[in-house]
Amino acid sequence: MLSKKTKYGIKALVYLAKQENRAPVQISVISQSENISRKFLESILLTLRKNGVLGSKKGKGGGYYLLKDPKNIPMTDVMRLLEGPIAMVPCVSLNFYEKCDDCPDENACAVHKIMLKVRDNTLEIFRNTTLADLSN
Amino acid sequence: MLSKKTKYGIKALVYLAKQENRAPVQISVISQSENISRKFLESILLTLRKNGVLGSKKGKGGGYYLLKDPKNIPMTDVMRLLEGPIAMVPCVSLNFYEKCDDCPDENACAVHKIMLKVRDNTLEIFRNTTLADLSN
DNA sequence: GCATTATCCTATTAAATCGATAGGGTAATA
DNA sequence: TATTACCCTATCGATTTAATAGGATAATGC
Repeated sequence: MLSKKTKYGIKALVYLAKQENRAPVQISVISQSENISRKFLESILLTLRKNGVLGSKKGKGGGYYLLKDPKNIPMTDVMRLLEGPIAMVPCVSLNFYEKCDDCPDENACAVHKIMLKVRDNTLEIFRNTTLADLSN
Repeated sequence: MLSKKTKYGIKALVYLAKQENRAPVQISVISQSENISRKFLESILLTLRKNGVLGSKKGKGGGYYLLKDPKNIPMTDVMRLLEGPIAMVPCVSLNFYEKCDDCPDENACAVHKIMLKVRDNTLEIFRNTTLADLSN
């Protein structure tokens, strides 16, 4: 299940991508427009800023803005930042790999086999979908 | 993230599918072989039995066994029984649909758009993968 | 300069879910 | 008729999630 954190993050990013200019947008503007808890959204945007997706400006006329062209922001980046692993099981995760306690042999594991397929497929979609694609 | 419930359930089903005959297998045998908590596995197999995937036999020589040919058990069935919705967001779920509180218009929602793609793709994989495929 | 604005940061919390455990009841078999 | 093994309910600790609170800090415009 997708967390609200990720869901809200994507919505906020799309909102920013739809802005004509790159002028900063206040948290409260996005939060009201997208029906997101202001404080919760605040922490999400902070994460995105700390990881180089967003820039911010303090004081009057401040807010958040995209640092890159939406075309250059693949969903893989967003998902990994906010949601964490894309794979459904740690043992098939590229960026968050973990061995299973129970499995003696990963290659013989049926769960591993099917979830690897799912991950490959999902990954492909997220890789080929950019923020620009979602903003149309 | 895939729950251990589903993970264990798949492993148990594969174990049963690998049996040459359809003789009942005791919970404890599967639990030991697959490194699964006996009691936890018990509740999982019970769910699978109540939903027509497994049959059971009480008393000496009893245990669980598959009711259908592994070829006729698609992973969609297993996933929906144990994990619940296949979609990452309720608003794109076929069997567990729910409207989002925040979204005024589903068709205009970016999250909806991308997650629909992911669901279609994942669903296709689960549909085309049977228990028999995982048991080889 | 100074008041205003809006981000920045830490801590807390209520609720839900997950994984596991406990303990006995019931039915079938040999 | 004793044994075996599934059946059923209840509980519990740990973790995660979503949200909230309260103030510190920095930048802007007048």
